[in-house]
Amino acid sequence: MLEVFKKYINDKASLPEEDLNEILSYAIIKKLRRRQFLLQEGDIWRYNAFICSGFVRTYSVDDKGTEHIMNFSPENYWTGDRESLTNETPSKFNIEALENTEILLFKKEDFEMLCRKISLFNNLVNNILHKSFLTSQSRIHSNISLTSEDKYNNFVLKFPTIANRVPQHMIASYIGISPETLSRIRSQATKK
Amino acid sequence: MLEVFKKYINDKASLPEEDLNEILSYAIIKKLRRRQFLLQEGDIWRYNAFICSGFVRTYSVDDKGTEHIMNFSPENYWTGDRESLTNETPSKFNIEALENTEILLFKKEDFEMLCRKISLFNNLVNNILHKSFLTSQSRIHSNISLTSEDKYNNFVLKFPTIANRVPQHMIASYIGISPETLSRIRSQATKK
DNA sequence: CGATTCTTTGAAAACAGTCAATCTGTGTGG
DNA sequence: CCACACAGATTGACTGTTTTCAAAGAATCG
Repeated sequence: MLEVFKKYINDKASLPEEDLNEILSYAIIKKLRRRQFLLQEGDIWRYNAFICSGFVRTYSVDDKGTEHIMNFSPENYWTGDRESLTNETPSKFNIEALENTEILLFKKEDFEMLCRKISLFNNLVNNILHKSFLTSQSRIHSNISLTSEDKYNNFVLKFPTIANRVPQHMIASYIGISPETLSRIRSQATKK
Repeated sequence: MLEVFKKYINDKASLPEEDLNEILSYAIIKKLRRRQFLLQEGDIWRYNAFICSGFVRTYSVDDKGTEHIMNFSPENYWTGDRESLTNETPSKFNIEALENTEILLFKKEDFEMLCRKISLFNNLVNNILHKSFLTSQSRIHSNISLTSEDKYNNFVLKFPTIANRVPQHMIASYIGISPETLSRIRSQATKK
């Protein structure tokens, strides 16, 4: 399980073994079974979380009870609520395991200390942030400029493995349309 | 004009005067009149750009000729196309001055060198990235979860100064609805 | 197998987009 | 200073898309 994280880091940067081990010494191992929660609405999120295996979703629930999926995080991705972490405010989101999931948690203070101490790690972390930002921008662009059908096609194109791993109504929620609409879009599309 | 930048940096970090001056020594001053472009679709974006005064918008144009506004950047904000800058690929976006605008440009290489050399500056830059990320996330959340009316109200609430500075049809474009729909939403709302 | 979750389908209503015309306000040049 | 041009906003009529609610059909899991 720690091996997954080691491999991930080694693929991204050439960190000295001892730095890697120091980082790992702060990792808290957390295992979730399907449908368990890593974070629940109203709680303050205090970690950086790396998914070693499994699959997690981040979503909010509005006052009508409708869920809105902000993110899917499979193995080798990070998850959490940056806003709650930064401002130490109650989270608006829930993070739920969609499969049995193994996670490494790093406490905020430990993580910041490691960033300050190990500058290669700091760079790596900022690179991830940079990539996440590009991903959000691209999602915003598709939100404001595409038709529902194109939003769906674009999602499948960009995240084929996720598209195969989650129920269709969750894709609908992620792209911001109702499950019925997505079902109809798909049945229309196959008629061609 | 350089004063604006100095003030901005001093508000965010306590950089030694000499570091600040070194940074400034790489700044390229650019002035745009209203309707002039900082970047045009198809060109590769090679800078980091700080707006000292004025106001700029980033938008794409789809195949129907409809514009989609990705961003508004007033004074004391950064602008550019991170994707084009990072990957050195032609930009999908246009950046146009909505008012006469004064900008400081930093070449990619210079900027990266300054980040490497001046670690406080690096931290500052990463903080800005972090904030931009939070802003995007919040925009995505409103894109996928709000009604058109609430998207508009939310925009005005979050960016009151921008809402007062741009024509209404640009707000419509930013939130992803047609100008006519926004007009109708507003007239409905005042009837209460 | 039975229970639950997921997907599909139908019909009606709400919502949003399109196109074209008109109205409003602003600023520029004669 | 006025008239005109221009950009922006509004409105109407129409069309198309999406949501909603309800019910039924498939698929999956324990």
